[in-house]
Amino acid sequence: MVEKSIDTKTAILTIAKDLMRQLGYNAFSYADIAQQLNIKNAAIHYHYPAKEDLLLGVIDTYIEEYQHLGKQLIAAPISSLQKLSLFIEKYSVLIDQKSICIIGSVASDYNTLPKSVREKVLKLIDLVIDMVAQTLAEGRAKGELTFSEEPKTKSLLIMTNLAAGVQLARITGKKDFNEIVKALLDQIKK
Amino acid sequence: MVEKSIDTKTAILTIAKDLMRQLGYNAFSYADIAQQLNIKNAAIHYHYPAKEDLLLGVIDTYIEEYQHLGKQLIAAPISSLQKLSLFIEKYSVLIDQKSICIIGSVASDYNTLPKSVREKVLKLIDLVIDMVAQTLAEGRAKGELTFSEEPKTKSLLIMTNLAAGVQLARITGKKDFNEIVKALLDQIKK
DNA sequence: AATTATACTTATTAGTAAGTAAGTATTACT
DNA sequence: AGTAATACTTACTTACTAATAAGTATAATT
Repeated sequence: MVEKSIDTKTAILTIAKDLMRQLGYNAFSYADIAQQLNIKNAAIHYHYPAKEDLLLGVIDTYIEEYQHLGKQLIAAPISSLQKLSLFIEKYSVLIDQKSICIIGSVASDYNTLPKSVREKVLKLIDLVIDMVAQTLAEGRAKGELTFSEEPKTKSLLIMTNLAAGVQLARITGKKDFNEIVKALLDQIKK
Repeated sequence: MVEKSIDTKTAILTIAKDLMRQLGYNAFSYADIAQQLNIKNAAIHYHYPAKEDLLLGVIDTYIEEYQHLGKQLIAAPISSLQKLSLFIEKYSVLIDQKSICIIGSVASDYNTLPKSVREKVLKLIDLVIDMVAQTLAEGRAKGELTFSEEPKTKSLLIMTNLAAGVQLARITGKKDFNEIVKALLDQIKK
């Protein structure tokens, strides 16, 4: 059953991704995944020997996803504001899933994570911050966006608004997140 | 030994506060606290029967702290910008302790927390957001600060910058946090 | 002086965590 | 046809986890 095993491996990763964002690294277990897939704990260990490997796999999918998105955005025939809105929408969706973003999840558990994971997370964060910074720089160059800070600084400001925004929304509701998004779009629009 | 027991109870709370911000709710154990205080696990259960009670105690100290700070700020003969800087400094200090803010910590673990804690956290968040919003409104009224958003919205923007800023700093270093703080002070200064 | 409350320790329990070793069925390779 | 690799399951271990019950020493109360 070679084919089924490949499905299982990606299915494990998909569920691990959700659990990471919903519960965090220390709050989900192999049993949670096994239950959802109707397999045994040990089957997960076959594909991902240690929990560390599982988390590395999860981070890898995000790195690939954002590398892909970055390339798509460069070529896309849409305004910089639309590109940014696309990115923001990714965060908005999380709230309905009672999830936070993977970076926030990893940051909260950071002191309990193995070194290998920490290094890979750094790579992911740089990737995302640079992608937003580039979109901002491009938008300002084209006269579509306006802001006084350096693109990377503005990227940090927006990223922290979004990351903590979804965390806050978990507790106080989506209204606060929507307010944040509206305000930051108003800031750079024009 | 009545006196010593009171010390123990507050000492437990102090260590629990640190562990919450450093590791999160699910990553620290009664054993971690017992070890640091040279007492037994069961001694902690004597003062805080369940982990839920311990977390409720931690949140309570923050509610008291911020209620106290709020009253102090109203009477303080300093500028609104200085009041805000005082608040920001509280976040800056966390980074050197490899900690994140309690709200971010609780938000990340939110889906695993008992209902009683969730309700108390909501109270804490409202308290902090309102405090910052009031300081902002007062500052603008006095002509010390400038911003175009509603005070509460601007409070949300600044709070999310700070909360996610310390989380980011944990991974990428304090430089990013300092950049965020500089940028948001530049925005409202004047 | 006797009783009771406080603040613990010792000892234990039931449950859950990650991880492993060995066995099994299926598929691919030679 | 025989061997080896793949993808598991079964069964188990070790190491915690929060939580509890029962015992003990000290201090406060009556």
